[in-house]
Amino acid sequence: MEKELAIKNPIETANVFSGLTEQHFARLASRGQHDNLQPKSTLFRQGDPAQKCFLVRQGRLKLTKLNEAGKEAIIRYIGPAEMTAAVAVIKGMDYPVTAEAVEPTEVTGWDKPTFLRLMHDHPQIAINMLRVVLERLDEVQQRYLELCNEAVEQRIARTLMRLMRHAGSRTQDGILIDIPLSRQSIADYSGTTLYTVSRTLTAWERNGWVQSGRERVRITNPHALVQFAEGS
Amino acid sequence: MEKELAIKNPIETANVFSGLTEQHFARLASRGQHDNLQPKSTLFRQGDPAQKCFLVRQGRLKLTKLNEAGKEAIIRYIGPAEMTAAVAVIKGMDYPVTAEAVEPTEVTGWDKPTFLRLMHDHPQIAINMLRVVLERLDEVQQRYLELCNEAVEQRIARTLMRLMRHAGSRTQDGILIDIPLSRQSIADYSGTTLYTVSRTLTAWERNGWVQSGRERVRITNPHALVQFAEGS
DNA sequence: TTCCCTATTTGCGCCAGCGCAAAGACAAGG
DNA sequence: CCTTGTCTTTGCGCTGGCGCAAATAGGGAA
Repeated sequence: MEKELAIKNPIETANVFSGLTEQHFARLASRGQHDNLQPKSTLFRQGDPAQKCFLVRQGRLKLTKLNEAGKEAIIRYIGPAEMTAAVAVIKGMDYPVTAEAVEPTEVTGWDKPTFLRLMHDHPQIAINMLRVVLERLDEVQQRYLELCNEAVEQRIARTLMRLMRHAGSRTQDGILIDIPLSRQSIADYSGTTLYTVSRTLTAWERNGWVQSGRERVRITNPHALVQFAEGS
Repeated sequence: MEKELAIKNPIETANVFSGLTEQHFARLASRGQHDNLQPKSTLFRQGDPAQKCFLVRQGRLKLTKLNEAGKEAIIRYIGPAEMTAAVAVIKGMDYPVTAEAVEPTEVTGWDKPTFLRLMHDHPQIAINMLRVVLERLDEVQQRYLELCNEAVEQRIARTLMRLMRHAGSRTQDGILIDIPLSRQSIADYSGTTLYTVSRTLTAWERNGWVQSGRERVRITNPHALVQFAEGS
């Protein structure tokens, strides 16, 4: 199996610990607790008191949020070098989302006092976190805007592009989104239903834009998809 | 019997400069430029290079974002003690939104080098900003979730409640949302159309939940509205 | 291989909500 | 007072997309 990373994650280069030396980071990591997660296992649940915040070392977590009716929306996927739940820990609240591993995943967790101590000792961390959070805020606002103003099919196209950028690996025959990705997940991410996603992917497959199988999507014509998402 | 509705802005008590002494703040403010805005005047436009970030001293700004098709979504309203565009300034990008005054508004602006200097001299500012931004992220994510999973009328109800909390003033006959608020604005905020907003408000007026006039909304039965927004 | 479980597809009916268009209401300034 | 421009209401038709239900397909385990 080849692993080529033509598509890299921008956050990876602008992560919470950038600007710290290797030694510093090693010391920070040693203050946390490491953990390995199986696919489909849950790291923490929305509504539980936020004991720890986590850094993903390897693998991928899916962050979802439920409303009162119990319906689910995918907030984002996070990968190596990204953090989650720092929010909740700093504010001393409950976890605002549920985090579930979609592949074997390795994390490091810090509890509240430890993390606050780290931030206090290394103000650079707070500034870095600010930058990261601002990027997320931008992304969510962007998605919010799309959800307001765009048709379902456009939103599905954008979702695929987002996943492509974030978890795409280039193969001979287009760009494969390299995580187990059900129609339901795409729907949760795009704010629609699995039926509509299925119908849309089928249509795009006929156009030759994508190839999709069980929990797999490969984008064979990114350009067409981009154009579709942007214009009309 | 009547429970007191806390109509105060949480961010106002947790603002970017909390934890600094009066003298410190006075010195920071003196480094910035003050400005007075007429209603409907524009402080900055989405897409312009972000020269300065701003603190609202008095009045209220409406932050909106356009998509390629030129349709508008309201991101948020901000009031006294709140900041905007710190994002763009820190990242050295263009303004991600357009800011327009909805009432006579007084702001203080800092340019990039000055603000970076301030953050460097007072790390507390970075930490405070982090908290504020996290709150906004939460709110946007919450709204995103609502937009995904809730019916239009529920979203309108939540929008009114949000505006009520943020800009409500208690009067003899219910809580008045004390900003010029057109049906179109409510629609942009809720992710629907002015027609639907109009029809919905008319229905609620018949129920005695609200009273509305030209660019004014008064909530006469907050409890009913809350219940409607929450449950189903 | 076969069984079983889960994911996916697709036909079909239906309705919430969009948006045009036209009329009505309100505010400000002659 | 009337005029003008903007905001709001409401009738009406239409359609995007939801979601049930049932058939189909993959993939893992034994």
